[in-house]
Amino acid sequence: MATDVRGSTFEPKVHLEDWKLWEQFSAVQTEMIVTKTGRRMFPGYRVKMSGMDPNAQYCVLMDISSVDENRYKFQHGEWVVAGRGEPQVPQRFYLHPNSPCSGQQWMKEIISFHKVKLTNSCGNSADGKFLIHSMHRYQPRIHIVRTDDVNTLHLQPMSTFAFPQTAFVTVTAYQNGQITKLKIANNPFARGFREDGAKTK
Amino acid sequence: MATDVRGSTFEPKVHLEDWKLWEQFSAVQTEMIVTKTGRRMFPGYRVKMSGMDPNAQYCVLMDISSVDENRYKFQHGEWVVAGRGEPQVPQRFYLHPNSPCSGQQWMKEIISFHKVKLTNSCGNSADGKFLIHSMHRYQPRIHIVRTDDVNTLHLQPMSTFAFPQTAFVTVTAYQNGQITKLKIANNPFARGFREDGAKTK
DNA sequence: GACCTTCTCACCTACGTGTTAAGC
DNA sequence: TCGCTTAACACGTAGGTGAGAAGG
Repeated sequence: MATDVRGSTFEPKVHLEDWKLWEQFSAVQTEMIVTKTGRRMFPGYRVKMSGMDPNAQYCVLMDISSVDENRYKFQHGEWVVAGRGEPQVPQRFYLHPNSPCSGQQWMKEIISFHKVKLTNSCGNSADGKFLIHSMHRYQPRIHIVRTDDVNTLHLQPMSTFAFPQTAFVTVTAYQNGQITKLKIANNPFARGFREDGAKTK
Repeated sequence: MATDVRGSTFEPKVHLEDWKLWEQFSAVQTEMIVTKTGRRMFPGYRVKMSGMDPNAQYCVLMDISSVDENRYKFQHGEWVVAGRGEPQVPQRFYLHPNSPCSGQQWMKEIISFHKVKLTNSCGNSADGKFLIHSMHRYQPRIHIVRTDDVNTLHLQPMSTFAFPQTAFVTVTAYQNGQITKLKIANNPFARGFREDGAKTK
């Protein structure tokens, strides 16, 4: 916990945006498509900050960590363990492009990671792409580092936040029809597949 | 000029991309549209770096400076001075989003400012938008600062580069028909106005 | 009227969707 | 056959063009 010059303390907190949507997906076990070229997550990962020192500099990072060491399969309408998964490799961090930036700035606006992509091809890894395995469970995480020095980030203490309702199983094609329905109903880019003429954004 | 630990010297140089295209426009006096919401420049401003210290950190900036204090008009097929222009205000710098970054990284790829926009409305100024007056001459410039500290940029020595063939007159509607033809012939977004079925990108 | 600005429009690029069929 | 992956596709969103009409 950091202390400013006057002695009062700051404890950064992270608030998940669109949590109602995330919970709708989570209730039927969220699936995320992974492709060679990279696929966005939906819902998009967006958060709000509070409790930061307005005058201090922070870096905000994201990563996607393995939930366990299992491989999964979708059988008889549910996800079950299907043997040992791929070895967990420490995931590279994605540094939010606004970093470094003052606490005041971070707290002012929604911090979006919606451009992040999931890929299953080493060759196509680039900034903003997470290399992960299909049929595995993952958990996105947010990290906050109180520093203005991007180069020594790895040496600094880090606060980590994770929201259980954002965990997901990776797939190359949707397994659960309910997930497909939720994606089509809520993702504007999938509007072409809606049966009704819903105009809701 | 900077010196590294072994005593050898580095002198960053900037190379303009698409210079042939820029010169085609320049030959008939380049015009750039300026709008309330902001309009991109075409050709896009792109450069390559060389001569940097691969291991040093640099920031790269862009600005758009007034060429003179005149207002211009297009008369009898050419641009002529039409009285005193608006007072020159020091232009805000646009910090390239990759900043700060190592010389090695900067030199590896083309550095693009194609998303920069020109606006004539104060209200709509935002990051990546330059507020400038219509019917004035301007000159884009590149600045290189050897530092990894974005916060003290203004205190550091700066190397400035400008390419005369990228100077332009601002307009709210094209004045010279030859400019319109060149824009339509070369800008992919204007392909709808090409008479032939040219597929050239 | 002459000159400049603003707005709406059709038409394009670029790319995010799930679908489907083919591949392994 | 079965399970999973890939690539081409139609159909969206999002936004960059100059044209042309309207406004000042």
